[in-house]
Amino acid sequence: MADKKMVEQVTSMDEDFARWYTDVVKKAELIEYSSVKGCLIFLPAGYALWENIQKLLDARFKDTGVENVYLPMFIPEGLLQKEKDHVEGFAPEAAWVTEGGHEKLEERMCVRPTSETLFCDLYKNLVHSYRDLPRVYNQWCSVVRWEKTTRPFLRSREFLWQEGHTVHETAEEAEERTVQMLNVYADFLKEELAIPTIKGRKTDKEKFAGAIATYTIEAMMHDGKALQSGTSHNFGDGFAKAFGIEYTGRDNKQHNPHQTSWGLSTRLIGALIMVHGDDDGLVLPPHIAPTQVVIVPIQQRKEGVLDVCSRVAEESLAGIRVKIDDSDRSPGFKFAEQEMRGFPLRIEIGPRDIENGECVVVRRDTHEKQTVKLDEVKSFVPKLLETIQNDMYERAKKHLDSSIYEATDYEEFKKILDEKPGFVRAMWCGEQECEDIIKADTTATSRCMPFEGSEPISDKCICCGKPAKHLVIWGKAY
RNA sequence: CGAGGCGUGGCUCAGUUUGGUAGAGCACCUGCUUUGGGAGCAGGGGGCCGCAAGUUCGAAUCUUGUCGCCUCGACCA
Repeated sequence: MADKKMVEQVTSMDEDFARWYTDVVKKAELIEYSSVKGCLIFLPAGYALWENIQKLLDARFKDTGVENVYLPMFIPEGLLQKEKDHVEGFAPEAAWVTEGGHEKLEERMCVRPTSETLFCDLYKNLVHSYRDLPRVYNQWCSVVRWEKTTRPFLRSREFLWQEGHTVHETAEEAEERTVQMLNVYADFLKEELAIPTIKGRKTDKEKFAGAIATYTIEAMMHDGKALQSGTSHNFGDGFAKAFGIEYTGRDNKQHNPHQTSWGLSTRLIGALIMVHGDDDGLVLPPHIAPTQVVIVPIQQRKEGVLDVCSRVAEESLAGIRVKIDDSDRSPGFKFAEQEMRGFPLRIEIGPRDIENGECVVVRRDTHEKQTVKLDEVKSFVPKLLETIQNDMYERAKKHLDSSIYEATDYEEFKKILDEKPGFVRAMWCGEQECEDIIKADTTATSRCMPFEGSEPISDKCICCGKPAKHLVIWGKAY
């Protein structure tokens, strides 16, 4: 018996976090490897997560005036070349189409790694007057980046995302939108995914190719590593100048508009897994879980059992995403499988319960079991789902807060990064050279200069000892 | 792209040293009995041993080439 269980159980987190991750991804049936290297197949359970992310995030976008569009997936080389930093940033991982049918193309085309250039080309045609501004467009699509090493959800050669691209009359408006969308992301992660993040600005080394400023939300995985979970960029008027986007202003003079872009990808599913998961598998926050409650009938062939189950599902749990598992597996098997899949709540209903007018409700996040009267399920379950959602956030927040350290001495800084999983707050002079040295010494990178809690903790750079300019959060990243 | 490791039914692997016509557990299918933490019994199906060339009477096993995957680094959402 014990042996049998061993075969199917996932590697424990503490033993090997990376393997635990791939085990969960596979066993929860989120993805399947495809015969295309570095590209994944999203199975129903995995795709449903993305659909829910899309649905909830898209609604938040629309609340801020975002409109969805769709642009081509091919970018002619000439168009890509227009912004120097941008091309240099993406050239190493571009995939090219060089032939159409049997004929070689006059100009090869890149499969979009991101669509700044196409949006600029579009805005050049759409924007002529200050009255044409702002434009606040977003596209849901997939992009391709020819990555050398890939990991499910975290890094694949093709991935799904959304990319928002906006044009504004003034620099202030662009900055405002950049910050606004970062906040949309942070709130979305907090309220729907129960993932706390740190908001901040990227250093020049880490910022987006072609941006004047990149803002980020950084999340911490269970193993203390960082995952950049969403970014928002302010482009200033650099792209507009490179692409010749001009409008006639209120002053009857020609101006370049100011632009932003912001994106969030399926990598977020990786964050969900690594923030909330445990040794029994996936743990999904109720808001995003495709199935929120699963009902397990006990002795389901006994008359009346399945009837009560359907009644609970249809009447007591109307409006909740609920499933009855009436497959002919043993209850124990179902329990284990559903835990692997991360369903937030399980309700067990058997003859014994029916006789007592009760059922057993089990939380996925804490494994806590409680007996609930059948006629109270209707009010009890929605409340419990909210409790789980909140508890999951609080647990993740506690983990984040308790895994952030401070250092004012370089030896101590290196020691913490070497010995403790998590982030380190330390001062920085502003020179990329110090970032490079720190990376070489510790493999950690600057995650961001946080918006909150940025008060200096020393006046010297942690690395070179010269006058410090910024407080930086450092950490090892995915 | 550098350094290591690995390719044998769906999965985890044994068999490779010493060539002799492919095996286990789990999963799957059928039937009966079961059902409150991965059920039991009986029967059954499934493998060009990653691919290609070579050596040989004979290759999962030896040789060469090739493709792919995993882990760790460098690069990146």
